Amino acid sequence: MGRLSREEKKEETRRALIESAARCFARVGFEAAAIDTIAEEAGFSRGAFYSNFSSKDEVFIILLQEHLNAELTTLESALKAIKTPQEFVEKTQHRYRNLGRDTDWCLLFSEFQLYVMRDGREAATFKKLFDDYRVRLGAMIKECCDRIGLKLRITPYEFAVSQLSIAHGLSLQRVSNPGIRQSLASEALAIFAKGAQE
Amino acid sequence: MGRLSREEKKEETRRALIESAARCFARVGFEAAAIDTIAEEAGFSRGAFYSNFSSKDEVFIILLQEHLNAELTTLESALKAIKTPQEFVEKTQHRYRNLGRDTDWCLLFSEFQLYVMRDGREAATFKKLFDDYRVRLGAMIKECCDRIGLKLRITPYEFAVSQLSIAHGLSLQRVSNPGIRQSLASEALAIFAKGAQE
DNA sequence: AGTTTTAAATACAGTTTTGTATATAAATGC
DNA sequence: GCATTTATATACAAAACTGTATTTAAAACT
Repeated sequence: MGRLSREEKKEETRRALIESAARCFARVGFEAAAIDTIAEEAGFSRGAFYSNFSSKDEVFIILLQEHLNAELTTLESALKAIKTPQEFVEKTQHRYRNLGRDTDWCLLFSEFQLYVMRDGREAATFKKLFDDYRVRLGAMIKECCDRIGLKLRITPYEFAVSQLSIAHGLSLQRVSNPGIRQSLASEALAIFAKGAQE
Repeated sequence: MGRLSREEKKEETRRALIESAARCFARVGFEAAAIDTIAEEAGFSRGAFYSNFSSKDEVFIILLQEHLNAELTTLESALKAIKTPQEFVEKTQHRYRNLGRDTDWCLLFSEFQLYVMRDGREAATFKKLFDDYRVRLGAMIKECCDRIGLKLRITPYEFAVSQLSIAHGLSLQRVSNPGIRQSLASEALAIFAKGAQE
């Protein structure tokens, strides 16, 4: 008997496949990533893949969940540290700077929104996940605004949606013009945050 | 001899194909639109398509050019009517409201940015077209700001890029949640325009 | 140890799409 | 009116990928 039980081994390949998928997606995009490639780059065959997942979409959903949760956690602690409306602009800016920096992710995210809208395979799941995320983002922002006594001209949910739009939209544009400075993302977010205050 | 010369007829089918392509793209997206479908919905066969264009990308570029030029023309007249910084916010908002309303186009645009970045077939052409567009947008905005004595905290080019990001990004998000009100686009743009003034 | 179970590999069938090569039929030119 | 050109249609070959069915080999269990 080897060092690892059968179950542990399966979990290990599952993890390897997920991580390989993440790399492939980032490199060539979701739709273009072939299951064969994902499996082979993880050191397995397509058989291993189908034995662990039922489709590429399933893997993406898993990655999506992990990513969104990580983002929420980070943002939560960032918001907790905010004490004044002035800090709100600075910190949100700082927080979303990180979000905007993860270009691969922004692009993937955009791609999957389009994919899901047109194909619809995992559309329902995705919509729910994404909207839960936005709702939770909104709730956090609301809580923070209430605490520090900041009033916004749009709802916290809408504020969150707008911030995401700016971050994702700019990532997309930097694809066709890398000359657009990276720091524009955080500056644009700050401008927006400032403009949104009553 | 028929009513139309051979040349005229060719031009006619060319136009029919372009328009059919526009409809197909809007309906199923650029990549998912099969050349067969485009041709058949125009009442022709794949032969007619390849006799008029060398690839789907070529047709898209044609559509892109037409669309971008139309947008620039509309914006130009909108900007000309602006006399005061206060009007700037209102009118830009109004102008981009139309841009944001054309959801199909926003989605297509986003999709093509991703497509071009990954595949690269017409990448160079696309990048040039799109950046010329942004540059011209920027120039118009600069001219307007100078005229009415408005000072922005970012360059006009960056202002244009940001506005596009908001419009496109929100369209994308409305895909996964149609509950996001349409009017948020123009409101977000106004908030941004306000925040961008020194 | 021998039998059963199962994770993973391999082989296979089917689909979709593209681009080209060939064919057809109508328009043009002599 | 016949030959030529050419716009469009059709037929074909090739590639890429998916999902399933079958096989293999190693664990797990008795």
